[in-house]
Amino acid sequence: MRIATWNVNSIGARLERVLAWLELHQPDVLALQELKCTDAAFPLMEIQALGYEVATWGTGRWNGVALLSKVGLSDVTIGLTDQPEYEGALEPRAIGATCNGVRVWSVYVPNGREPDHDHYSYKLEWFAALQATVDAEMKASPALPLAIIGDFNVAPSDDDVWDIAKFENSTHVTPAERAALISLQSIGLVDHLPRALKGAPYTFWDYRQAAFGRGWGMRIDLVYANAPFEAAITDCWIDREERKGKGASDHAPVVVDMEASA
DNA sequence: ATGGCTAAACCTTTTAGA
Repeated sequence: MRIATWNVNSIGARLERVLAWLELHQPDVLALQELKCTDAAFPLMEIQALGYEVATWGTGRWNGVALLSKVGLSDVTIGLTDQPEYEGALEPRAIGATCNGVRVWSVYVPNGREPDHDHYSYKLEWFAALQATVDAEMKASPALPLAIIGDFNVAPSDDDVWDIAKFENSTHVTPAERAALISLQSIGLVDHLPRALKGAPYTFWDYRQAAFGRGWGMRIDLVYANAPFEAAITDCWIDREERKGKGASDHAPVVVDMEASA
């Protein structure tokens, strides 16, 4: 079974690449982030034509998450329990479903913008809601393989950015953000490190300043797995190739290969 | 061999991304 996550930075702009990637790598489950479209505008027919069931939560210009599966898609959960709002709106940043006996959450954690910004405190509150939601699920079904996959918008360690000196007074590397990840680990989740096919294990390279060509990347798209999920993993890798060329997302897919489950 | 932003909407500027 192959499960992948990919922040596509607009499913509309990325559709041809996504379809080609699905055909090439044949994931059983794909978690998407930053759809940047409404549920009604999601290219459902094109994805279904490749054999996938689809669950989406998108409200328009910003955010948006989805789960695609060709091994079943049940118990779909839209959003987190007691998910915090931002400026009065419940943003589409988390969707969960059970696929072939595996619980998968596709998440797009708030960016935070600046450490003293309201968006930053929102980010930390959002992490707390994510943890509470998943903790309750794991307590209800301890043997069920579960993983949170997606764009966490936090680099877990200094080694997960190309130059930590460039991140003074910026989000993604602050102690409080990293503490949110450590807290997720405290409830039984493991940050499963992907194998870097080439170079550093980054998953994001900014569009600006030719960041990709310079190797200015970050590992912020993460796989947080519980023990049953972790035990089934046989490989985990970053498809850096997908970041290349015209029309790429600024994030690369992260792929998890695992033993087939029930 | 990878390339100096990109995308969507409030659309000729603004907002957000990280």
